[in-house]
Amino acid sequence: MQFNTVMAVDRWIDRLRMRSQIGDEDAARLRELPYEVRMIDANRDFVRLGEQTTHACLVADGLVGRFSQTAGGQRQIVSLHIPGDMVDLHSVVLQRSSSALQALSATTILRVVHGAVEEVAARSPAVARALWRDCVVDAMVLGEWVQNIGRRSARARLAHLLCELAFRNGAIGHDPRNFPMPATQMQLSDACGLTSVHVNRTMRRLSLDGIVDITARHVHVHDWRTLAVEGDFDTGYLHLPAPVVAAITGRLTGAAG
Amino acid sequence: MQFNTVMAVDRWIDRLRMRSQIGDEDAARLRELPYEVRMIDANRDFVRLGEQTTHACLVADGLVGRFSQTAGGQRQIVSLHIPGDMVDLHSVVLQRSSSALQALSATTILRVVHGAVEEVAARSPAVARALWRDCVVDAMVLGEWVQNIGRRSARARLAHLLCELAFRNGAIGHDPRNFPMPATQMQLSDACGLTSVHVNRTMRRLSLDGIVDITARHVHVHDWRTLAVEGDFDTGYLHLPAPVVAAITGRLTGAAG
DNA sequence: CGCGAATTTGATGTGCTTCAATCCACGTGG
DNA sequence: CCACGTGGATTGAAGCACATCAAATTCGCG
Repeated sequence: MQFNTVMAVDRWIDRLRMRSQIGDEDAARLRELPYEVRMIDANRDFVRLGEQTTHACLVADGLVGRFSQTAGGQRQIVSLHIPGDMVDLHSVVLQRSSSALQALSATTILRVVHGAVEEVAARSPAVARALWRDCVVDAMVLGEWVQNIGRRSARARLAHLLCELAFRNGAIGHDPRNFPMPATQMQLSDACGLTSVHVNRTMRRLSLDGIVDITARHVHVHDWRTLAVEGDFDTGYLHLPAPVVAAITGRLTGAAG
Repeated sequence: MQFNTVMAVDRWIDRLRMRSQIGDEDAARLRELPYEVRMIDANRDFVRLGEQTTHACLVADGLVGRFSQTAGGQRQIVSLHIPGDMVDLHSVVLQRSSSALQALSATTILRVVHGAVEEVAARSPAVARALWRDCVVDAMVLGEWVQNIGRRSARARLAHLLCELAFRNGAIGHDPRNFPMPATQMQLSDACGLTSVHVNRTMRRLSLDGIVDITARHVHVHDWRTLAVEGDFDTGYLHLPAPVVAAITGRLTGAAG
């Protein structure tokens, strides 16, 4: 258990270092950031809308959704976060959140006090810049979601989302052809701006067409090339380093069709 | 002309200072940032997808859209920028853009070299933090757009967008009941994930219902309260200071229904 | 074994798209 | 000052992707 949480911190730092130059000393300081472990049941909202936050949340295990709600109570998931993601890094610099957080499966969170992060950032311009940059990458992902929801069919939306998750999971060491996806179809529909019924029918068709399926809370990519084409997917917006992209693409297109 | 561009820089700094504490000296340094004026015709794309950028763009006049395109060529405008906005502040920290920029009307842009901005940020942690924070606010707006496009009807989407623009224009000193909106219905449709035909019909109905209309390239808000309700609008995500919100709301609900 | 949650399926409705004209405002040249 | 061209707004008709409602089935778990 303790091992697991340390691993999450390392994953987070590894990903920061993929995108920004961070010296070993700075990395060590980040690794020593104090945190508080918190286990959260599936389907629990653990940060409410408009709440004043004092901690940032690093996902150690499980899946977290950031969402907001219309007056009519309809949910829209605005971003999805896998282990190694700092869900609300932005809250370090903007405490009042304009969205809420929900655990989509049983999840363990590492809560880091804003002040501690700020302190490391204040000491090192390189760290400050790295954190700023990661916030910007999160924004790029959001932009891609706007495009996905605004201009793609249900089938393409789901395909695109699964492509994104394949790469993000690949970047933290999972098999991009077979990675955890504990969200329900209802939650997927909230992420794609669809209804759960339509997600069901569409996923079913993707599965029958031999492209992807989700079984046993895992995504299984059967035909990467088709999936990427149907999802109109390009890795650029994730801003992963070229060698990482190449390695993951290799695993996705490699042995066994 | 020169007056106009200086005013744009001031508007930008004013907005930064609305959200963050910036000392007078730091503000002066920002005001002295060197730039290059560039006039762009309506409908010109002036930053292409994936381009390596060396400058950030501050809008002095006109309207700019950040967008991306599907393989099929469908556009999705991901953010809209009015005078005083630094369209791609994020590019300071992430040079390779994963979206393109388009002038939606005749526009004048102030191009500021990344290095100059970075230098000011490096000298002052307060400035660095302010810029980071503004990037985060941009991301919050993006999140609201995801929600808007994913979960609201065409009528609500347009109403919400116009509410947002009323506040953003109000914050730079325009009359929030009557502000410039030079975009075509086609461009509005690209921003809302709709077709231009449907935007037309929907705007027409909003106008007939006496809520808002767009004439002579200006938005005219006739019934703010209804507009805000229909658009399911809450100012929170814009992260404007309470007194500014109050002042704009006052002008919107004040004299003449 | 039995309960509740999630998935799956069917039938029906509709908001938005698509395609195709037509209309209108505005700028431009004769 | 009018003819003309062009981009945008407007309107109509028809179709479809997705929503809605409702029920049945399967899965996971105590």
